[in-house]
Amino acid sequence: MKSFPSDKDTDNVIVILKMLADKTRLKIVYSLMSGAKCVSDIVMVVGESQSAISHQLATMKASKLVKSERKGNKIIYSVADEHVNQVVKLCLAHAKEIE
Amino acid sequence: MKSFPSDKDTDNVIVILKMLADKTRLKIVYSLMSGAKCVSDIVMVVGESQSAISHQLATMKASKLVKSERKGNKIIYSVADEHVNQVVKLCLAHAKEIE
DNA sequence: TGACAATATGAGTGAATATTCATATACTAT
DNA sequence: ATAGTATATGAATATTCACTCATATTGTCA
Repeated sequence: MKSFPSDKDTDNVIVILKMLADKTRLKIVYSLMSGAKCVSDIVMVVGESQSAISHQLATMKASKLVKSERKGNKIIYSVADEHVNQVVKLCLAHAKEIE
Repeated sequence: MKSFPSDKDTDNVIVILKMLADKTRLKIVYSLMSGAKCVSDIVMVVGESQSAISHQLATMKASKLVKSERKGNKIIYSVADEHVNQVVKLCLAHAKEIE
């Protein structure tokens, strides 16, 4: 890296990393990597309270990690950017390397 | 993602993400991406106190993000795993995408 | 319209953690 | 040995933030 990224880019990098660096949010991303899901399904898979999941989805949406779409009674969430999946996969590779 | 990663892998993923999700530590990684550096050089480039940098280097080393090697009077730090660089680069790509 | 289901949200609390300040340790050179 | 330079570290403080609890909102269906 010859020159430092701009402050703005650095701040955005930190946003995505902070979002992924939490067990609840990371599990939410896990659950969405196999396809879009409504909130109650995410709640079931992740195993946290509805309120906790909803709060986290709100912050993740504000940070553009996920996007949502209403479908009748339910709100369907999905990963907003393929980079998010790639970051998670890379980190998993790292995780296995440091055994 | 068909099945969730193990708790152990998940915890390790969170470790690396947490380490990178901080401005001081991210700048330390930036500074090391162009090559190994001693602490005082990192201090200069990053622009935080010697104590703050040293504390962070200690946690980063404990988390295996960086490694160190004594060279006479100085301690030379370097990135411990190419995955770390790749994660940073991917996140930068994401950062530019969400503009 | 009323009851129910799905989701969101505000306030409050407790836990995690980044920095500072002061000081300790380790090495070099005279 | 002593002075000076480089790095590490313990304690204390301040801030961030994830969760809970209670409640609000929005939509469905009878």
